[in-house]
Amino acid sequence: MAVTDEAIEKIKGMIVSGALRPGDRLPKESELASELGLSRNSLREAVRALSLIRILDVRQGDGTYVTSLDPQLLLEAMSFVVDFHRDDTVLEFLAVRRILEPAATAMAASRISEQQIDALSAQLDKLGDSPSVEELVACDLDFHRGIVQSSGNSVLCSLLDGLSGPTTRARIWRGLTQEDAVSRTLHEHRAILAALRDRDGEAARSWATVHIASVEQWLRSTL
Amino acid sequence: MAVTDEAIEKIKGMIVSGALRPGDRLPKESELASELGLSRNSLREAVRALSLIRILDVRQGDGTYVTSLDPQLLLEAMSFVVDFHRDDTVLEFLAVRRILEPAATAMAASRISEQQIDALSAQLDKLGDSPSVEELVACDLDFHRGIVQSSGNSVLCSLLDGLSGPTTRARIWRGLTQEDAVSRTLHEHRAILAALRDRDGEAARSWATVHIASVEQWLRSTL
DNA sequence: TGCGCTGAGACGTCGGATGTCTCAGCTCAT
DNA sequence: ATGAGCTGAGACATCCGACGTCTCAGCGCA
Repeated sequence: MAVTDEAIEKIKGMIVSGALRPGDRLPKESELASELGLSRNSLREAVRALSLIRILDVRQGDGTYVTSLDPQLLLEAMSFVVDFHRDDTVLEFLAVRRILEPAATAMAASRISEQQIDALSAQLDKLGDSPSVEELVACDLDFHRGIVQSSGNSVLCSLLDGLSGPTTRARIWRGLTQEDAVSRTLHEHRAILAALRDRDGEAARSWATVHIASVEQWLRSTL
Repeated sequence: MAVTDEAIEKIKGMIVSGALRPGDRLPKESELASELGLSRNSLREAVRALSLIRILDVRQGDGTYVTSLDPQLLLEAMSFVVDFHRDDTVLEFLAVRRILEPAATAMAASRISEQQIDALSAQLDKLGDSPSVEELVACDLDFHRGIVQSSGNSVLCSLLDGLSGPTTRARIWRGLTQEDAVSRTLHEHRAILAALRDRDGEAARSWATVHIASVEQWLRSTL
């Protein structure tokens, strides 16, 4: 195994074993390099790799730190990975979302606060009659994220956030310019909110399923 | 933005745009470095980072290639990330698995072949009366993976594989030494197989839910 | 007391040298 | 003619040392 890979494993080991805790600062590059028995260049490759997946946080002029290791932060790296997938696997990602999102929405029904529902509702109202694609994407993302956050499961939340990555979603919306599709989507969003307001988990689950399925159906007919 | 980060983005862009396709070979390090306008050392950091998440495959003495970009391969990187999570988030991961696995099992009910069911059944029989922890973990992993693969959704499969990463699962089994827990788990496995053999998706879903929930319950009482 | 400067410390980037590995193509004995 | 084995070119692996840039704490001045 290459020295860089060894270094990655060793640093991982230090974190998993608890020798390094979230927020801790690593020894400076030159010291850590000699501790692990490799050159600074090779160590930097290891640190850079761990930094890409949000395990380490490198601050120039300051030092290198272990991140908070929050699920939210770590799974954020997943959206980077999702971006690489080609169109032919988008449907599979959507199928997974179709499983997770209704469940998350149902969970949110018993936990979401009135204020949050009001806020989400207000945001929908704010969207004009002919919003731009960028506005639609941002609104859609916020809407679903807002609800899923109320599921109380941060892993679930991050996972869905990654699955519905900006690229994928933008790609979907880009072709979704038909007027009726937009209005239907907004209508479904309102229906989900209404179910949440009624604390009706099953209705919320069903509307979420319908919502995702309609996108899925449209996408399947287009591809 | 650092030159290395720029390089990561540029390479990502080349792949996402289709300029580089799966299996393609990248220009040699020195050439690519000058193309992107940075030193070979810095480029190597970018390549190493993309290699960690299985976007690139570096072969010493040969060259650097774009991987197949299969969902299976890319989400494999997730298990690396999952390993970093501490015990307090294991329950959240399990909750997500509780959503996905029953759905995947139900999907498998209509697609799994008789041979696969027989193979899984034989594997359960092969497990003796007092298997070691290693055997239990391996068997449990194989069992669930075998079923989920039959769901026909490779993203779902990889996701579950990552969620039930070796570390997490081993950690759970390690404390699960009570005799009755082991026998109950095996009983549940057989029940799932029976439901699959009957092509009864709803029964399979329910047994899978019960199965995960029992682990969840045990874990909750222990933590 | 507070602003701004300044220097030490740490990461960022670079170029070059050398080691190691892979693969293709050649040599040569069969 | 064919196959094993050798060999050299090419490409990644690793290291060293130097210099640039950034951050932060501490000092000095208004």
